[in-house]
Amino acid sequence: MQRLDLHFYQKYDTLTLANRLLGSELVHDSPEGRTAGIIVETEAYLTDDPACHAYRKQTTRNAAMFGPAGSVYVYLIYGMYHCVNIVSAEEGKGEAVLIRALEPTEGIGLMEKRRAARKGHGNFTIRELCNGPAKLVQAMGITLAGHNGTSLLDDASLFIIPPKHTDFEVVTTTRIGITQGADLPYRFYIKGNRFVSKR
DNA sequence: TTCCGGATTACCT
DNA sequence: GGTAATCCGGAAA
Repeated sequence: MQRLDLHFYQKYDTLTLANRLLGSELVHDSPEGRTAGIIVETEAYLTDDPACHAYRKQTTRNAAMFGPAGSVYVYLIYGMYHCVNIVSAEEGKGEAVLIRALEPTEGIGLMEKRRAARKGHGNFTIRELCNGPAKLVQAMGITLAGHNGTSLLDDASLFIIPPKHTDFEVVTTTRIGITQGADLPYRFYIKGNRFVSKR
């Protein structure tokens, strides 16, 4: 099973990459087992975009965004959740694609276990496992300490494989949960997919 | 040094 | 539909 390589991540500008990642599959091989899901919703964050964490300058927190394409950027949000991004564009530019939702394909039981461990109850529908950026980070077992600044390439345990199907339509809208740059059409999702976080 | 608000989620009404 | 939970970076002073 081939994974997306450096050439792929370097080939497209950030907005195009955010589109190209739709339909591909995010896979994590952890000691507990494999979890995987099809990427159904993304958002692009550009270097000249005030909503982007790299908009001002490089800091310890956002340093991974300035790494080479195909790197992973994980950050803490609202003091309690984490989100995951795929770094894009040239090294040093500070652009990335936020993964906002997955359609679970492998390791559903493990996903349920991880999500329940972080929250009070234990009953999740499959739809609730990965239909939000912080939810999928929990379900996939992605962590700040373990994955921020790492690569999706070579033999990394976290990686992406190409789409098996591309027979879907993409909806383009404004991004969720931001105030600055709120009018920019930088959010993309698979039309009609029930695992998307919001309509 | 202090203060504010955020690329969110879950739970309550 | 409204809001608490909960930490940190950046702006203000």
